[in-house]
Amino acid sequence: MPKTAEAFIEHCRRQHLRVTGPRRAIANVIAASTDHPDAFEIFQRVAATDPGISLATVYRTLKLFSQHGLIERHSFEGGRARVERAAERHHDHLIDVTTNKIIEFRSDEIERLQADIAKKLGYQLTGHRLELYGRPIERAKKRR
Amino acid sequence: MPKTAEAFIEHCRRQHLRVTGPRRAIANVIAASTDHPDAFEIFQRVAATDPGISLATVYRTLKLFSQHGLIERHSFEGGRARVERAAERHHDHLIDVTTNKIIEFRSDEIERLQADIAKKLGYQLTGHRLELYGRPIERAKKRR
DNA sequence: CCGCTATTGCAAGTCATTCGCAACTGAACT
DNA sequence: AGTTCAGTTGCGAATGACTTGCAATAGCGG
Repeated sequence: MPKTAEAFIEHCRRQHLRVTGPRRAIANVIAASTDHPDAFEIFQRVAATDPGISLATVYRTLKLFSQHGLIERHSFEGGRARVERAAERHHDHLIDVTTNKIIEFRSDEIERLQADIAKKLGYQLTGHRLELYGRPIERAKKRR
Repeated sequence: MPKTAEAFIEHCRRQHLRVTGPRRAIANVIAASTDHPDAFEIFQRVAATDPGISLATVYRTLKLFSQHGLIERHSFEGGRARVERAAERHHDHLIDVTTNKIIEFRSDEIERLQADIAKKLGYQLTGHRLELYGRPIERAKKRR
């Protein structure tokens, strides 16, 4: 279902952006990742195959991909910005505060409420940010 | 309705925190502000009266007040963290993207939905962040 | 295969925020 | 009022995430 590395380079070609080694490598890493890596993690994963890569290029390429709508950047609390392939369907995130794992979810009802609230205040929504932070409900409680 | 500067220094006294000039000054500025200033703005406002203040002290004091629940820090998109007196009632923010003005709002329905979603995913909410970004709906449209 | 410009790597630069440290000062105790 | 001393402050340096200047390199259209 998600964007493949080919989709990334295809897009570059169509937009007269050069298809370079670093861009291929970064596209591959992003396409292959199922998590939400940050720039440094992407840098490391790329470096495993292509040791010549520089972190600056990763940042530049992420910005490029992001500007072209190929990926999304999220700045969660305290830390570096994380990245994910552009979503087919919009969703928000729940962050497990115990593990930092990110769970995606969506709620049409919340989306609708947000637009309603904005309109009621005299605004047209141009974007929003919704993050939930929580800890797993432990069914079998450990002794403390 | 909101916290007065006295409330800040009262709290310090009760917690065996020294009531110093800078703390008084910063408390005054925060208590007097109706907007959501960032550390540098607070620094400037304090400096108007107390030119000896240092930005580092503003940061340290804001962190202190925040840890003691006297103020809240919000990191909106792109820029410095902004601060407001601790709210009697929780609320979220809508940012006017044309002016950067911040409008507060609250929606019990959204709050409830957030908790529901978290629970459904097996999580207990510990916090959340909801920001709406929008532009004013122009009733009388200007020519373009 | 050429040439031109986009792209890269490296190092240096930003920007918000934090820290080390010596000087200072509230607040408790004579 | 004076002494004490740990909590505080100011200053400049450090940090961390990202960005940028610049010279070298390399896609890609011809």
